[in-house]
Amino acid sequence: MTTLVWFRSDLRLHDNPALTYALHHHRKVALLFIHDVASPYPQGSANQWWLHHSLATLSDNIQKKGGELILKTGIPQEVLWKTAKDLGITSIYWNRRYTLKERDNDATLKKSFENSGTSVKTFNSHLLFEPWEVLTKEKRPFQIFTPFWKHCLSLGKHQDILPAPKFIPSMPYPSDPLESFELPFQALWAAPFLKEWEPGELGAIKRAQAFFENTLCGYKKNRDYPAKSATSKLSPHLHFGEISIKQLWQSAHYAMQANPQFDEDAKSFLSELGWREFSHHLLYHHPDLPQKPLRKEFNLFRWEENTNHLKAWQKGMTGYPIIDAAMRELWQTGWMHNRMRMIVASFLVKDLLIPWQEGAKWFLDTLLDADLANNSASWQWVAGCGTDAAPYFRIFNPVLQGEKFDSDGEYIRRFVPEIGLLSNKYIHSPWEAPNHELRAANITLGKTYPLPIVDHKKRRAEALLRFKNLRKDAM
DNA sequence: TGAAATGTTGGGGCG
DNA sequence: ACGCCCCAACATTTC
Repeated sequence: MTTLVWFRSDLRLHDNPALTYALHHHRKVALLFIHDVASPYPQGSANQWWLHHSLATLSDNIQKKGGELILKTGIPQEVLWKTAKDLGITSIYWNRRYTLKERDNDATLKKSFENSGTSVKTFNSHLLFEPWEVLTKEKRPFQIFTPFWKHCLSLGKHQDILPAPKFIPSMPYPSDPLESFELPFQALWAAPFLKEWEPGELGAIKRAQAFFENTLCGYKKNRDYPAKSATSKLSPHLHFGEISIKQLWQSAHYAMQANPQFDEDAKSFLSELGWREFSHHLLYHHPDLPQKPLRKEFNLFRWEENTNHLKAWQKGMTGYPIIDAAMRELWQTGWMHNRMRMIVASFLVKDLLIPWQEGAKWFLDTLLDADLANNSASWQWVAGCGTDAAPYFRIFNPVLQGEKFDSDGEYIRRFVPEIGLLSNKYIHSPWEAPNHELRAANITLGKTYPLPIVDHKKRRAEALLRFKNLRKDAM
């Protein structure tokens, strides 16, 4: 009578329903993680780096409690069957995943195990609400965020958070060394990451505590300024399930109750959790969200193919300081401030007229928090082709956004040091600086820092024209 | 979770 | 004192 718990994107011991259920009902419990070499959703490089460290800490934590994490490489169903056979498994538990292919695979697995007499139970660890539970009066999925989130808030689930187990039994079984996964944990590009990030459950809990203690106060206002460290930075931890989303929901509600002064800030944070929830529900109901625009008329859009522009955007060499600072922040730290994501995305889609899928691809590869649901939904939002999306005419002006949200240029100077000596007046638009100031700042435009690769005013007009034609064609 | 274009108002300079 | 013009400053509309 041995039980198997299959870890996936729930790399934590606290509030882990599959794990807790297994330990509560069985004495012999084996814990397994499978490195899925043929995953239908291959992970980006930054994600892989994080996964390595997250697994290392999870494995340590399990050992400290007496057990061990079995690591295996292969195709999940094959590894599961073999492990189940070897260990004489009579029940398997896992926490649910929500993409179409994973659901299909899980359903097939569940059926075949059940047919062979193995009991299978699945749990929700990743979302506040199941996608099939949040529906309109007509029993249809919500299309628009605000009514979606209002509905979620009215459901107001407050279930108890499951404490981490005190003891985990040992269940010896040959495990692959973590290094055999060949995740790029020692990659040069990742060298600076450990300064900013602590992958794993403990790092996640510390980050959450620090957020509620120090950052929640003023969150609503401060979160827009990229030079401040005023966001939660919980996204990678959430992606890998190192912190419980229900825990965060509860903490935010406690903060509100404890201090009415935090009401607006906590609500603002909760609504960010709401966007995550909404994105996951969207992906559940629209499996081709990562590839295809939800608004079908966008299939006709006339995009540009310009490798040079795409590369300039990726490397932070567009000549627009706020764009370049943000893209370099992403490359150097594996993360980008939320408002900056909107600005650079708007620039790619509406100034460079490059397909949003290209941007989505780059983000999936470089973001430590890369998440198929959040990423796809957000890019569709910016491109204007989502169900609830920014209207096509909402085009960010990179200079104005810089002046508004990085008025003293602190963020730009941090990531684009070669123009750091410019005065605040020209830090957002170096091409407008008089020659003597450029000389004094050691800048030769086109040489030490690029001239703008496109003229925002012209490209804005061009984008509006194309989007307007699109509407006309669609009618 | 925009920005530009266009419209309106009101104070001050000036003949 | 009056009308006229200019143009911020703000409001509204449009993309």
